[in-house]
Amino acid sequence: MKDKIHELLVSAINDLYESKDLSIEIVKTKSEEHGDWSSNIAMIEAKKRGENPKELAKKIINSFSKEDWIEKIELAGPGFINFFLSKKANLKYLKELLDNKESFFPYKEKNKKNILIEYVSSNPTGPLHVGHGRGAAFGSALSYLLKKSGNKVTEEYYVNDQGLQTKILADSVHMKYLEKFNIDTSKIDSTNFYKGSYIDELASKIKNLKKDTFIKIKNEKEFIDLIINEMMLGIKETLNNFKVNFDSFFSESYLYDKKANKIREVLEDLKSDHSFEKEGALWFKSTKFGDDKDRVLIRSDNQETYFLSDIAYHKDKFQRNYDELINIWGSDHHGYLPRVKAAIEALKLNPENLKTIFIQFVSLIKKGKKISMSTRSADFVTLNQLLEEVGVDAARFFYLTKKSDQALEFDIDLAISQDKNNPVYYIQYAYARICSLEKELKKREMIFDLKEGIDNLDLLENKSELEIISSLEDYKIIIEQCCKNYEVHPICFYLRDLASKFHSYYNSETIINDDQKLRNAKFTLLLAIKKTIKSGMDVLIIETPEKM
RNA sequence: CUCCUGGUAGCUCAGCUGGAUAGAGCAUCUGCCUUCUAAGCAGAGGGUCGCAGGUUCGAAUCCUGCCCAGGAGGCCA
Repeated sequence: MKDKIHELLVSAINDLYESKDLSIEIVKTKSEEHGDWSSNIAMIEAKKRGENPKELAKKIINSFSKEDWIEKIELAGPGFINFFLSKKANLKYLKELLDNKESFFPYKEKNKKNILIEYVSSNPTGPLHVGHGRGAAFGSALSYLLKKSGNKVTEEYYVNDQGLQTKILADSVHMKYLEKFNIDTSKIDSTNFYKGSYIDELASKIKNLKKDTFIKIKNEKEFIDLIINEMMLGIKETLNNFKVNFDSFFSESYLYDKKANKIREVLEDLKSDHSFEKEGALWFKSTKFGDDKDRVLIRSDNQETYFLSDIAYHKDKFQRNYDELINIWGSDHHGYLPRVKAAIEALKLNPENLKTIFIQFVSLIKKGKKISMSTRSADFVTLNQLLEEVGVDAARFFYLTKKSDQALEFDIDLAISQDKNNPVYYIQYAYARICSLEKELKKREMIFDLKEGIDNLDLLENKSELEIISSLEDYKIIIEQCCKNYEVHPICFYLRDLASKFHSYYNSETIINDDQKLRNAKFTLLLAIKKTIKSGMDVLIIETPEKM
């Protein structure tokens, strides 16, 4: 409908004067006094042209051609143009939705892109915790959304299986491993070691698998690979439980691979123009590209920094020919972005093609109190523990319900509750209720005729029905907005709202009645609600059970 | 000290690319189950949109300053 009004406005204005770069905003109105749709174009244009907005609006309205789908057009307030649509026009979207039998999705991107989205990428030095869960939920939902709207999306996890932290992990496990053979480890400096119980469990596992072969480590790489592999198995299992599935896992160590030689390549790229040696280290002159200070690529002890391999990783991503790269990072990395962008520019790649989304912290609330967390001391709640406690659906919904760049307080008690307080259950309940109505219909030996329903949609004319018809079309707007802004939380709010409208409708009147035409029309509306809830929940990757 | 986020109802948050009377949920109070799932519904109260200026027909939304909270500023990752 919006598109049709848009067309109408453009042609009306073009009839009046030559107009360049018209950006017309059309919004659904909040109150019915203002009609169905409204545009402020007259006020915007009047400002540009130094005219009186009301006068201009009047002229625009007068130059509209008569259309049967418009009941009336009004000038209101300081210059709004309000469109009152005929009933038929309001049913247009509904019919589209219902005609589309298979996978219904209301929005398709005009310029389809090939996108690489990288998220989670948690260091394999410990299990995933509740903070990672948020990035995982968001990344997977956003990927689904972008896929559904017509893009090609590859989901990637970058595995930091190289460098200092990895070494510390290996040492941590090795010490525990030695203890299992009653070997004295008191001389080992373990202040920086990882301390969680998973270290001990991993040591036991390795003892079982490999017996005493690693008491004296001959091949450190073999030991590290074994440990990383075990850690990643655990992480993948958790992700899998959480309905997060990656297309690819990219190893940092690949960048150091002698054949691939990605690190050397980047050093060559940067060497002549953009790097210098100081105090025995090799630096990247990132200040040349807007960063606060220059950054070290190779430390004075000859170790490559994480930053260096990250440049190589980004270069590799760019070379894989995607139209767009998306990074989903924890917000504690936001200071890291300028140097990465600097490196990208230095490599003569286009930083515009890299979009970084930051995910804020998560704190857990239980019985009204905050649970404190810190990764190093292993004083954290793992994602597995959270999933066990609240379930996958509730966890995903609560993670996604808030704008991603805003800190999240995750209320465990609310997530567990199974009543209307809990939005997940509330939405799922609406879906299940519709399914239950369909079953009841069959039980009473009545047959649902979709065609008859569609033909009789105009029988639906009470207030809650008209409201639902209108808000079903909102879904399209919400999805479009989410695709544009790379966000998903509006879907959560929308679904709760739609569910609420349905529950209200359900309570206000009996759906199953003896008037066949009306009944089919009502069930057609229910089907539309059902499809919309399903579609939205699919984006969030949350189940819609038929029975609760 | 510098930079980044945020400050909206008692609580948790939407709204922020300027639009018409600022919205949800929770919590509180009052009603509704012999009828399709009460895991539900109907109704009520609750606001100086952190403070002060500015921009304009119009500001929660944009700009400036200040206050408060959290985060970032390694040859860690």
